[in-house]
Amino acid sequence: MRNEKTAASPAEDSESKDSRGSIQVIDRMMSLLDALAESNDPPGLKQLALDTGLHPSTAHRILASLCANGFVDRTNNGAYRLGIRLLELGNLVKTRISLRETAMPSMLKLHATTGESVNLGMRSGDEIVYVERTSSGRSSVRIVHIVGARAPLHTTATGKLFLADGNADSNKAYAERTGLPGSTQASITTLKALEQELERVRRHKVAYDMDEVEVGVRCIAAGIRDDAGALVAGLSLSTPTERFNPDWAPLVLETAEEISRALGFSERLEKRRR
Amino acid sequence: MRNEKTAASPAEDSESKDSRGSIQVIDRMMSLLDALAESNDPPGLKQLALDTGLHPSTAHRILASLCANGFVDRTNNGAYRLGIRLLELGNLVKTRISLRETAMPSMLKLHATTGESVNLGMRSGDEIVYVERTSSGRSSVRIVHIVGARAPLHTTATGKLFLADGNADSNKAYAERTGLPGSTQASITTLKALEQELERVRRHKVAYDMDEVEVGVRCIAAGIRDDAGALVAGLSLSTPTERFNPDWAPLVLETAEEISRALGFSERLEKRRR
DNA sequence: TCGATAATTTCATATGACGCAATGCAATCT
DNA sequence: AGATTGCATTGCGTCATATGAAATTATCGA
Repeated sequence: MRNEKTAASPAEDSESKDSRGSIQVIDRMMSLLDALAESNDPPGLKQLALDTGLHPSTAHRILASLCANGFVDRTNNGAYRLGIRLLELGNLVKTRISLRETAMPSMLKLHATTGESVNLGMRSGDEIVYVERTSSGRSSVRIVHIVGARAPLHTTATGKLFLADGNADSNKAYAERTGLPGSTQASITTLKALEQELERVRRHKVAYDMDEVEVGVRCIAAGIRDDAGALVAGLSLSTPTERFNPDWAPLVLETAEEISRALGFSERLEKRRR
Repeated sequence: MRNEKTAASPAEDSESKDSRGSIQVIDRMMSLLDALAESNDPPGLKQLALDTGLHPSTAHRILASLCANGFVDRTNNGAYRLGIRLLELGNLVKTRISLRETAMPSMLKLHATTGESVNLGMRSGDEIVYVERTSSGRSSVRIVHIVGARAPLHTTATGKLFLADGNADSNKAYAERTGLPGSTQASITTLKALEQELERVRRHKVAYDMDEVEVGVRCIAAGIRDDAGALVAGLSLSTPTERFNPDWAPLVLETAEEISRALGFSERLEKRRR
């Protein structure tokens, strides 16, 4: 139920914006852009005014300003939609986004709460390359993963994320290409077992390495996606086996998602991409 | 005639925005975003206020609003830069951009002024595929290019654009792969001649087909680039040889650039991409 | 430690954004 | 066709609100 303007009580029920310090016009503009972002087909002025709770006159004037600046387009029907200036500025933002720098703050946070080593790995051919790592001086345990180190996809937690992102064909090809070499007793070395494992990964959105790379080291990893929705890296928490704690999985996942968002990944957009 | 003091036109100097109808706050916001977009490294408040001519206090409040909405980020130094919300919205815009639909208005305009057939071609492997065409009923001449038709790269104007976009190696490979078959006397059939021609294309940003596909038909083509700067299509004007007029080349180029801009291509960003 | 510069907050004020209402403008119905 | 409805647009008086100067606080160099 959409309420008409009822004496314009300052604190409206819907979407209470914290008007403290923020400029009203800009907040209103933002709500219009939000409404445009959410609607799947170009809405008219009336619809937008309804969605945002703004007076049609106000909405019209703000939209006119946005149109004049290319933030909003009008279809030949007169309906409104987001304009290309946004694409332009968005691409500008993209050029300055660096995965490592973006990920670092979140990685440090995760490291601080867990006390364990946190790694950032990217796929390079049939291997994972570790490109960043939070090291704490007090960590007494030797960690296998150092920056620049490489490891196979099918034995590492991060690597499994990338395999899980592929399809059965590409994984079969990977298996044939590499022969699925194992480095410990726990390593997965058959295609069948690998596919089962990957299905688990897809379901939980989290991958594990249970002493599969090196005995005594376990990992929990979650995927990081960029603004285009592509899997660009894996965030992994690696611990000595005796301190391994599966309860950290949600935290790892959450942190990975936080980094994804910082890279411009958007759940909302992802759904629309299909 | 509102201003009486005609001694020295006071408000004409810097970037006269047409404040008619546009909301001031939004215009100021836009000038801040513009300033952010142009500066290569994150400026502070003072610098931004200077660049935009805004009062520091005003700039600060607007920027605070933009930060609250993710349009602007602050570095750990406190400097300002464009925020990821712009990436998000930009990607949203991207999903709705269709090359054909975007190109049509400009193509029709070009067709209207020239009276000649206008084609939109994309590369598909080693061929050009024509995906759109403006047809005028009164056009009495048979045009070879119909929608869906295919033609080799090295004989068509649009195809040359794509080849010119590649490097010597890829072109050599193309030549070896295809053997550079010719369809008329005018067709280029040697790698050396092709490279010379491509160099001309690179210089002029316009490619020609002088009876090279079919005797009696000539084309002028210019490239269309998307927001990522990639060459995605070629716009070509095709005429019977007797009506061929090289003076149309600038118009074709201009139209192609217009379409590129509509796709989100930005000269400014392009320079920064290096 | 103290200056100096920049960032932020405060506050009275007039600017300019607001909402109402009247006018266009088109499409649908009778 | 004329009437009617629904939406977009435009003037205009009013007052909320964004503004700019100044004061306060943070930040940085020496």
